[in-house]
Amino acid sequence: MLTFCGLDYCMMDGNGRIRLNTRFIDAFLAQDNGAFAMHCLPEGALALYPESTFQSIFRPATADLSSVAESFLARRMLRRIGGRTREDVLTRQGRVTVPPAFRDFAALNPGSEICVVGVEIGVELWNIERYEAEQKQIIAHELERGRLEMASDLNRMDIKKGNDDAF
Amino acid sequence: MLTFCGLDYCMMDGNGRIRLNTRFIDAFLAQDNGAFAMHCLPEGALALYPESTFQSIFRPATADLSSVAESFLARRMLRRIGGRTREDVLTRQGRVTVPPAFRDFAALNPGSEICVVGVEIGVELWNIERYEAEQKQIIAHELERGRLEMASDLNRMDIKKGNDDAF
DNA sequence: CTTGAAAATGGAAAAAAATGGATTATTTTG
DNA sequence: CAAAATAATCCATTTTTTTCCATTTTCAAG
Repeated sequence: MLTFCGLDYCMMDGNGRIRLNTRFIDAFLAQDNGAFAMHCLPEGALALYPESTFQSIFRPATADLSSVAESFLARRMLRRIGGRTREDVLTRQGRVTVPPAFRDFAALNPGSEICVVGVEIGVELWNIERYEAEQKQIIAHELERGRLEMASDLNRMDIKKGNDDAF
Repeated sequence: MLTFCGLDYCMMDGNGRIRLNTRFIDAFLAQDNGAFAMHCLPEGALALYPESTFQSIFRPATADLSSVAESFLARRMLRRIGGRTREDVLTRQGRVTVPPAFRDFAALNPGSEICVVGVEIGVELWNIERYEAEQKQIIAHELERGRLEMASDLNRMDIKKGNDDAF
């Protein structure tokens, strides 16, 4: 079942808030009573996952704390998750406030339109131009993949022919 | 659950003080009644850990006193931790004063904006430019990882061809 | 010691921002 | 076309943030 799916545009109000559409609100309420984690993705967008989904995705990767004192890597790990994630709960009206630092990160400007993309396990908030660029990359990748697949198919014929020649 | 999470900007006043946001204040108060250790990280930022967290992370390293007499390394360890750490308690208004030597260390200039980064077990105070550089490094690493992953996906198509060759 | 200047501290008032609700506008549905 | 549902805007209230000021402390010079 596709819990979070579809794509829609919505307005971010002057205070950096958005209101999710009813399908998404219901999905969040159904899973963790509206508790979710907002996480900055390296792609430059914000992911919203239900609390429990976030835990199962990101928790196993947590470094063990004994190394924090002497390990750059361990600290960076904590920084990566902690500094780029916030937990919150949907308001009664299904609104989500994006904190200023995260707005900057994802280029989500108050008073402008943004993209809300269903990604099966949650939703992503995108700056529209960025989403279009991302979309283009996805398509380019698919096309390249298809091209290679066809080439590989032809190649198989060649090899079969080679084998036939041998007998 | 992420105790210390999120990223925000705040002003350091003319006397080198900052006021933490309410979430962080509550987290510090909850853990050790606001007692914390401020420690200079080699990354060039200041870490604020609740008293007890600091103890459990940094004490074990120097707990072995028997080695102090003859160990250069052990003494250097003590010096490193001791000289770069100060313990303090949040004021009633949730303010933290950064001592001048530590301000210099972390390039936190009185009267300017700084970053407060939640790192799960505590918070870090960063000079904004430094944090952006750090952030960029983390993101660049992740993006490169993503790029390789996508390339490997395309490569799989090529490998199919390679397998065919084998037969 | 005593005194004066500078810095640090704590508190409070003013300004700014965030929050939640309700109203209005828009879209969808029957 | 009307009713319902959804989305966006506005506004009052609360909370947070910042600035300012009075008091205390520290340090140095007389």
